[in-house]
Amino acid sequence: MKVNSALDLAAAVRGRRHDLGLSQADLAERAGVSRVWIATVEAGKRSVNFGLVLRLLGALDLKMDISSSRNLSDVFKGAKDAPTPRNLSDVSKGTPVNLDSILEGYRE
Amino acid sequence: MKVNSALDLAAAVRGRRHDLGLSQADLAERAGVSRVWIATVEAGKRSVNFGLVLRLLGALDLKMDISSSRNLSDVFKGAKDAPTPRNLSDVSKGTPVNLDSILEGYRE
DNA sequence: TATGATTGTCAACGTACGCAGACAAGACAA
DNA sequence: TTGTCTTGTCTGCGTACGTTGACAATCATA
Repeated sequence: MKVNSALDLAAAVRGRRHDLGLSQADLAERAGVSRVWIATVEAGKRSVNFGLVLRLLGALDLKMDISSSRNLSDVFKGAKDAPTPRNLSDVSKGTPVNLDSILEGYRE
Repeated sequence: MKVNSALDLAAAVRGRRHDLGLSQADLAERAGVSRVWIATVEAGKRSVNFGLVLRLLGALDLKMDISSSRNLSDVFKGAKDAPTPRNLSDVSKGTPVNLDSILEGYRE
């Protein structure tokens, strides 16, 4: 999930926390932060501590990636003039992809 | 690039800034922050403002993603017992991949 | 040499972050 | 109903963040 704003972070955190069946208090203890701070993050406050966000993501088994903001179209180098596919059904079988670009997102 | 710590953020920022040929002062003006703060981020300080980090990444044409911290091995569902490939040369041609999992990282 | 650009670092200052503790509202089950 | 759990929000408080302005060290170039 792309994070353009603090609201995106909020959605990712709350969604993942619900998936794990955790309360704000549970997550706060896991991550070593206060429950109020969790509520603050989930409310979309922008000026929160970046280091604490990393700890929070770790407690949620989420990872943060930073990469060049290129388009998905870079991955499908074979279909030059085709519109950027957004759904799997838009991609025909056998379409060549740039595997290097894909692997980059998975490196430790 | 996976961001596990503030030092990873520092490396991503400095590397990208150098690629763009920008000075700290240039980048500070672009992102609307102080030059001292840029230097602080590039020094790997953890407790920096998350919202300002997002603005900084925007000024560097970088994007932040948050996703489940799954292994690369999930992508290669066809090679069950094979070790998780780390280099493109480790992946044999024709290996089936989980395209849904790949596309997820590119959604807006 | 001199000059300019870049970067690390410091001091001072206003602001607000994150904390503990508390309270109320809502949901749900016994 | 009562009790428990969850969440949003408020207080006060100590701390440190981010800013401006400045200085020195380094490097490259004229």
